[in-house]
Formats: sequence, C-alpha cells, structure tokens
Amino acid sequence: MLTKRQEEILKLIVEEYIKNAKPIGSKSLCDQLKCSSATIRAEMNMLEKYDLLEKTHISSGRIPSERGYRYYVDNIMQPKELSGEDVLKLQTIVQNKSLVVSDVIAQSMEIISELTNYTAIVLGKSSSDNLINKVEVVPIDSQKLVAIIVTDKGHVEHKNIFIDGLVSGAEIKKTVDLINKLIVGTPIDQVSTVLEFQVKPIISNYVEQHEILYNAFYNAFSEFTTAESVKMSGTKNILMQPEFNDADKIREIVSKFEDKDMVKRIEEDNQGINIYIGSENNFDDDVTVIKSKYVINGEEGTIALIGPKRMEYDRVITLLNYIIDNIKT
Amino acid sequence: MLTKRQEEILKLIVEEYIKNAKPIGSKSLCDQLKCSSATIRAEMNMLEKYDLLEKTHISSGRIPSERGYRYYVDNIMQPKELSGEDVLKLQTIVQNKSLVVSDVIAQSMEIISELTNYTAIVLGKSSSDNLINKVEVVPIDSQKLVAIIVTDKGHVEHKNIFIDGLVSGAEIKKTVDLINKLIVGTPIDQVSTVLEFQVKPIISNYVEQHEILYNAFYNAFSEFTTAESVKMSGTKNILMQPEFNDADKIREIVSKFEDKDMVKRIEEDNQGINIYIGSENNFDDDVTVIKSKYVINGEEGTIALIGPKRMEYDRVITLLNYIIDNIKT
DNA sequence: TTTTAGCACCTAACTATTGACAGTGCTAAA
DNA sequence: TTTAGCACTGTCAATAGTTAGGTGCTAAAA
Repeated sequence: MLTKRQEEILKLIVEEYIKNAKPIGSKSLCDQLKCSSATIRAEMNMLEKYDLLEKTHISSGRIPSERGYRYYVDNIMQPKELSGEDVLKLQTIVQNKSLVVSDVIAQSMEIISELTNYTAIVLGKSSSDNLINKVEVVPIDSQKLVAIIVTDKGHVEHKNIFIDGLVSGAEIKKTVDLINKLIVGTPIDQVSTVLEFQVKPIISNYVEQHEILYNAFYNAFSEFTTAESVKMSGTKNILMQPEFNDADKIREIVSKFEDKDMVKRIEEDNQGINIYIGSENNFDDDVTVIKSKYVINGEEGTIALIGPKRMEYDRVITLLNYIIDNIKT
Repeated sequence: MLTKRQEEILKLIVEEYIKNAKPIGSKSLCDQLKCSSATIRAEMNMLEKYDLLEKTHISSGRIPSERGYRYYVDNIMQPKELSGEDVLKLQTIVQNKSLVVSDVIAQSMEIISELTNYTAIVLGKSSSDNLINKVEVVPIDSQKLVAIIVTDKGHVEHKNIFIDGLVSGAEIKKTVDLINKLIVGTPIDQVSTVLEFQVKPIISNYVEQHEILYNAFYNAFSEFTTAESVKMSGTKNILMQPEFNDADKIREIVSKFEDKDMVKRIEEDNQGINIYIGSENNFDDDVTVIKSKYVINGEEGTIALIGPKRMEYDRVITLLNYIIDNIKT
C-alpha cells in the first residue's frame, strides 16, 4: 500500500513526464512537496522497489514504469473536464444530422486525433444488426454486373460480378428478382446461408443457366459479410513524439500501420474504455492503445487511439467517452 | 559533348550507385576501363565540371548529380527486358477478367510496388466518359436516403441525403423517377448541370415539396463529380531506402504521404512515361517521381512510382509500360 | 523515528584529439 | 595521353576529459 505522499510523488512524476518526456529529478519536486530532495529521493527509491518508477540510467531522474502508468490510471487519475475548445470542435460533427453514424464516428475520431496528436483508428464491422434493405444489380456489359447491397442502416457495398459464360439479360433479371424476394430483411452476415438454403434449392425452377448464375452471385455475396473497414487518421502524429526519435522505430511503426492485419488486432471485445499500456497491448510495446467497442444503432466496431505510453490518459478518456455517449441516433 | 569513355564512366557510376548507394572511387573502375585510377580521376573531374557527378565531401568518391541521372535517363539508359518473374506476377492481375479496369490498375501497381520496393500511387479520376447508367435511391428513415449512382463503366458511388423537413415517400419517389428519366446517359461531370437546367425547371409541376427535395439532391449529386480516388501502396518501401536513414526525413515523407493535397500534386497531364528527378518534381527534392497519365476505356487517372533518385529507371519504365500497354479492355 | 545536509559517485552529452582509411588533385615522367 | 607518386583532405571510430544533473548513503538534526 502506498502512502499519501508516495501517491502524490507518483502522480507528479507521471503528469510531469506526460508533459515533457524528460526524467524527473528529486530536486524539482521539493517545492510542491515542501520537503528536501533527500526525502523525496528516499520515497522515489521505495516507488522504484515497488516497480512503479524506473531510471533511464543509474544516476538519472525517474520516469514511470508500465506498472506506474497502470497504477496512475487505476488509482490516481481523476476524470478531466472537457475544455470548451475541445467540445466545440466535436459538437459540430456529432450534431450534424446529415451524417450517418459511421461517418460521425470517423470524423469525430479525426478531430480527436488532431486535438490530441495521437493516431486514431476506427475499425468498422458490418453488424449482424444490419439487415438487407435492397439488392440492386446493374449490368455493365455482357459478362459484367455490379451488385449493390444497401442495408437498413444505410450501409452501401458493391461488388463486381463476372459471369463466366453467355447468359441473357432476362435470366439475370429473373435471378436478381428471386434473390431480392428472398433476401430482403436478412442480417448481412447470413446472406450466404440464405443463398445456399433458400435460393439454391429453387433457382433451377426459374432460371435457365442457374448454375453459372448461382455461383457468380454466391461468390460475390459471400464476401459482403467479411468486409471490415479500417480508417486511420493522424498516422504521422505518433511518429512526431520524441520517444520515437529513431529512424528504425519509425519505420517499424509505419510498417505496422500499413499492415492491415496488424491494425485489425486493435479490435476490442469489451464495452467501455479500455487501456492497454505498452506490453499490455498486442500492437507495439512502446505505445499505449486506448480503445472501446461501440454498438450504436446497429453500427458496430472499435474506436482506438494510439499514442506514446506517456499519453494524456485523463483527457483521452474524456474525449472518447464524449463520443460514445453523444452519438446515439 | 561527352566522349565515349566519359559516358562509360557515368554509366558505370550511375548503375553502381543505384545498386549500392555508396560513393564510387576511381580505383574501383580500373578493371572495367582498363586504365589507371589517375586517368579515371581526371575524367571524373571533367564530369564533375559538367555537373554530372558530385562528391559528398572533398575527398570522397563520386555520386551522380541530378543532371547526371537526367543525362543517364535521356542518353545512356537502354530499355530493359522484363524478367520472367516480373511478367508472371503482373499477368495474373492483368488477365483477370472479373476485375474492372480501375481494380486491375490498382492491383498491378500494388504488385509493382512490391517488385521494386518503391511506393506506388494511383490517382483515379471519374472521367467525363463515364455516363450515368442508373440512379437508385433507398430510404433509410424518414429523413435519410442513400443515393447510389452507377456509371456505364461500372463505377459505383453513393451519398447520404438528409431531407431537412417532412416529406412523404411518394414525393421522394416521384423526384427520383424524374431525375432518373432525365439523367441517365449524362456524363458524370455534367450531372449538376442537368439537375439545374432540366430537372429544376419542371420539378415543381410534379412534386409538392420540390424546393426541399431539389436542394437535397442537388447538394448530394454535385459532389459526385469531384470525387477523386487516391490509392497508395508500399508507403513504407521508400522509407526503407538507405538515403532516408534519418528520423526527420522519414517524418517529412510520411507527412507528405498523409496529406492528400500533396499526393494529388503527383497528377500527370502528359501521355507516356514521365520522369521527374529530385527538384524536377513538386513532391520532394530527395525523390524521383515517375508517372504516367492513363486513359483506358473511359477510366482516366495517373499512375506513379515514388522512389529514391537512384531509382532503377530502366526496370521501372519497362514495368509501367507493361501495364499501360496491356490493360485495354 | 523522520528529515535533512553533505559527500562520494554515476552517466549522458559534449568537446577535443588522434590514427587509420579511402579517396582526391596535381605534377613530372613515361 | 597516360601513369606513378605524393601531399592533402574529410569521415569514421576510438579515446579521453569536462560538465551538468542526477543518485545513494550516512551521520547529524529535528
């Protein structure tokens, strides 16, 4: 158990380090704690024993360890009031009624990325709550079609279909009508099931070249469900942080950002704001990932901010909460 | 005018430097030129006077200057045969019939980016050759619609429409039918003209709340034409080059890549493969941009590769030419 | 028992200094 | 015209010295 004073010292060190990214020496805390540097050094020593502080070298000032940040986040940090400026910028997005939910989220995260100078990520997932509202097929030429699916939440996805053989327009239209009749109202992740168990058994009764057509549509539609969107903004921001002042480290992070599989590992399962400091996250040991799943009115996905471990935790949490709380259509 | 031997020396230096990014000393060329290092030094001295070679410091070996690369590209370089491996990888994309032209280009450039380790950019522009094939509007709720435009070339774009007022579904449908009747076959960049001069004058005859509806659709559709796509692949590749072994330079380039306005400056007006070495391009003085406009079957845009100034010019030109020549639907 | 002053000690970061190395330009001879 | 020889130059890496900002420990003070 930490004493009051130890907590106070930890708090001061974490907050100072978040501001300046420079190790904090004992002398600089004398004023605020009204005691000598020797006393503070003794306390720092204890905090280092508890693995809450670290030194960069044997005679350097202290910086928070991962556990130190964790303790700060769990026990010391106070929720922060949003500054008027921050609210103002977010409000204009959040209250813009002509945007669909997914755009509100994407644009809000862009703003937050600018406000905080961290990197924002939005992982969108077509929720199973999205029901097919309409399927439209537009012929391009004799062998190519464009299939468009619109969901009840306003999602639009399209896919090119290549018909491997000669099929008349009338046959295609019959197929589309059949699919439309059976598929409207289906959750987007069950489209291929409906195709297989409802469309397939009866398509041969109505359509001549049913095999070619069924296969073409099945291939196209089976991929709708897996479509996940990844939107990033401010990728450069985190690279500007002084802790990444190294060509190879920057390259490493840029590579990870470019690797969509790596970015998708950010995906979050738990509700609420979750914080993964350094090795706690599965993206990069030198960053903190703070993220939240959202399920808003049928939209589902993850919003995340990636910053240095010395992130402005209180501010970021408040900003993310503002979004989660205020985007409800 | 350069002598045969001077050209030979320039050629060797450029090609060697492209391979290894290390300054070339006079001694290393003795074998290939069958003369002493002193002779070569004298020639190098001439080439430096002509501003074709540079030294990194007073007693270093030589590297090509921008003019040196330019001379090499214009006068020395020989077109390169495509290696079997390169062709193989590109063929599978180029010959994939189920892809629309824009996807073939995007995917080919991805491959080229991997093959060369440079950064590939595809700037797509909805060409005025794209004609509206179909306009579809799907209602989401009482105030939101999704409008979808499909062109005859298979482009799909969608836009959310927010109706600022209470309008019945029947009125909306009347509007859409009217628009559809008048707009099909219109070049995509003239949609707003058609709306203004053909739809606006008569919409009041058919639709009750014509002002609200006209404005909503006009706002949505006027933005279709400006939609330009920017696709990049292998952004990290160029950062891996040894000449960018500096945190700040990497940050600068990443920032430029993230700035879409900056990337759009890559856009090319001229036909054919064009090469902009260092300060010749308007993106970054330390890179070479090699690019070409393409107009293929109604698709229009720019493909570009960004690499270090010591780019494998011959190989890149051949690769880009392969794409331009082989993608014709 | 807690706090403090004082001191020995530590490391990073900066500044020279040095020698080896790889290259140059110039000159005089081939 | 070419070449060998030589003086010269900048980079790089290793080494040493200095300073600044910090520490831990101890013995005395509160």
